[in-house]
Amino acid sequence: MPHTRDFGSIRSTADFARYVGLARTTVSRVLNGHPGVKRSTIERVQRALEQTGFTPNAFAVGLRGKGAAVAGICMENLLTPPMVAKLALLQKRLRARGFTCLIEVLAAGESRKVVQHFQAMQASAVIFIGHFVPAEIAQRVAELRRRKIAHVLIDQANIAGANSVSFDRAGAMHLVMNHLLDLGHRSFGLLGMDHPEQQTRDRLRGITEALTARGLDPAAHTRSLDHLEPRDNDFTFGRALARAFARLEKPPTALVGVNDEVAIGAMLALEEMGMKVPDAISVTGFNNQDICQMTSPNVTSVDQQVEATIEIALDLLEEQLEQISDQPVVRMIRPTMIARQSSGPVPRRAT
Amino acid sequence: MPHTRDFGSIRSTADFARYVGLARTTVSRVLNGHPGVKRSTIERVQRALEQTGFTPNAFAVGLRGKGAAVAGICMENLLTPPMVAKLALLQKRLRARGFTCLIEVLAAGESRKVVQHFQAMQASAVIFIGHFVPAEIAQRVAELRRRKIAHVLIDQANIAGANSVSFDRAGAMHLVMNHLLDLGHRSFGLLGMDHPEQQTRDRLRGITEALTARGLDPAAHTRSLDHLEPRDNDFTFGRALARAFARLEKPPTALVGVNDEVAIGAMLALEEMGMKVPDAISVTGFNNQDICQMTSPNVTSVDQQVEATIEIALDLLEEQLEQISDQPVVRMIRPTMIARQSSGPVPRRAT
DNA sequence: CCGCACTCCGGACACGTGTCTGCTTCCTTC
DNA sequence: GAAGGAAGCAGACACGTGTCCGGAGTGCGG
Repeated sequence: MPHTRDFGSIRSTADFARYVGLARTTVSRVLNGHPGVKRSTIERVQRALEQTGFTPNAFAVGLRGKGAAVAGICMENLLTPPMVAKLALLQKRLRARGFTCLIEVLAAGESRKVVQHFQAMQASAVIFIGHFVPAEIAQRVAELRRRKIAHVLIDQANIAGANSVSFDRAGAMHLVMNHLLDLGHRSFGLLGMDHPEQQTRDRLRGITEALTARGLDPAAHTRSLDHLEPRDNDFTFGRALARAFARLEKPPTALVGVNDEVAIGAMLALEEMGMKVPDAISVTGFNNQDICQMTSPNVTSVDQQVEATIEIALDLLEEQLEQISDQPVVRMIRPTMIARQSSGPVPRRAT
Repeated sequence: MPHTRDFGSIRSTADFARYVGLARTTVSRVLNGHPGVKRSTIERVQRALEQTGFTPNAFAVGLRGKGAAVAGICMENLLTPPMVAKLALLQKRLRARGFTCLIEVLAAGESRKVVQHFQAMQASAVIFIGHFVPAEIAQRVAELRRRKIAHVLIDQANIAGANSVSFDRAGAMHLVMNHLLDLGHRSFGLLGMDHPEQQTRDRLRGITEALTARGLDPAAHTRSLDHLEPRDNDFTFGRALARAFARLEKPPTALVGVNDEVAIGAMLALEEMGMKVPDAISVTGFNNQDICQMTSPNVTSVDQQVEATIEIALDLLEEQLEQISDQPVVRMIRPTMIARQSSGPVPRRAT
């Protein structure tokens, strides 16, 4: 009895076949669903499979070339909810399509090693989620192209030769600015928009475009105090910026946040200083995270459309798996704005 | 020139060796750092390695038994920040120790398939993070023991035979209750504590223990309205519960939340109804997520000690990798409470 | 010129699997 | 009892790698 429970010694189909009392080839036929095996034999194998929990060595199967398809996922980080949501959804969908996912969180400079690891695991697709060092990522893309491995960049456009699907951040800021302009606002404080990262610059471009489209000079109607405050935690950063804006002689009537965290930090600071949102001043966020609904007032924000993004990324991958194209494919996701309580009409007293 | 760039045809060390102009065995020596190779030859190989980006097939290496160690991580979900934080930290630490991590998010009933996959990948350790169906997880643990694969359960104790490290939720509620009792509170509304999951029952046990330790009858001093409201989104759930409590003839003076979301939902509902927190009523959360600091007033909560948890889990794994023990190891993490603005002295008018 | 150390080559094996082929065994059917 | 088909067996090969081994080539010192 104790000995029959020691299944640790079964380390190969040969061992397992011995245990069942069949030839290795016959067991292999059953495992791979080949015809020409008696029903009773199939059941015998399956029973033994159930008892021992034996599983063929994935390395040997993969070596033979018949293994499960592998996809590598590179993450910038796991710090923000939208980031995690994209990962979770992507992994779920890929698994449904028979992919095994390798997930790695990268620091700058590690991409080469990680992609080589994916390559060693015979990955047929590599997905990058988030923003990486452009020169580095461009090189990875070039390498993947040379090796004819499918790739998609999520949330990072403007990489030469890369297939990408990314959110139209400039267009999103058009929506936010038009919303605020329609409410009568003309002076805007920008929270965290002064950052060299491409994703932020896209937002800033959207802001200036929206203003000039209405004949307003961005320089005259916007103001940024980012350089005056340290940015370690976005929440406290927004808090400090809002304080600084409120202390100005002529504070802006609307604060436009680069993300939800700075917006919420700003709202709290304003409330502490006795300035009602949105009666005295409006605030907008970006990303439409769950917290936007958990504050009082809740936060006007922009939805990233995670599901649509992932679906399109999967389409791109599928196309490449069929036939790889030299022409990079770039897709943009159309943004949606959710107007909530934190944005309201411009107060009377202001211009 | 175009031909020299087609490195896609190099699919094995043999191909690569041909490209460099060396024997396969010599290249292999270089790749594995063996002695007896001239410095100039080593450099030649490394240059070619740089150019082509060639990497040995991980399946073949793994088949030979010399591959990187593999660890499988089973996640309950990726929905809450503490959950993601644990995953991120664990993966980072494991990678530093030379492990390749396989990460899977499980639905109920999938554990068998996933663990078999890990086994097929020759995983030497499997980590479960979160709460799973007890009977199912117990069976997985038993199987892993039989196969002499190391395992650790994070956040789920009380599984027979399992090694686990989990947060002392009962002890955490002692801290919260003593904090509120010291502030003079005697009537408590429980938010979301009426749930069959073990993690929640532990919390509830802590509450009743803390009360009886002070000679108070839990039945007389606590009240739950969970059964009256649907629970889909914790935030709106907390909101609805707080409304219901506030409408009672004698509302409790403190609301004790099962997590931060319900606490924050409750706080917003109270504010909407004109009840100041904590002047009119106190509210506490659980998990100490970042949002706790992003609300006004910010939220008294309990810290899960993610880092300590992960470090201990790694210790447990390391012990098992050296020598596997029949005796299950169970570790508890001592909780810490962070008192913030949402909890204050009991109002005068109340008993 | 010989011997020796140092490099490198080419061949061989093992790892565990899927699959092909030829062969044996057994059962069914007439 | 013979024919024939179905089922299973045994052997072989390939996949790509790490490693061991004997042998060949080169350069150096004596």
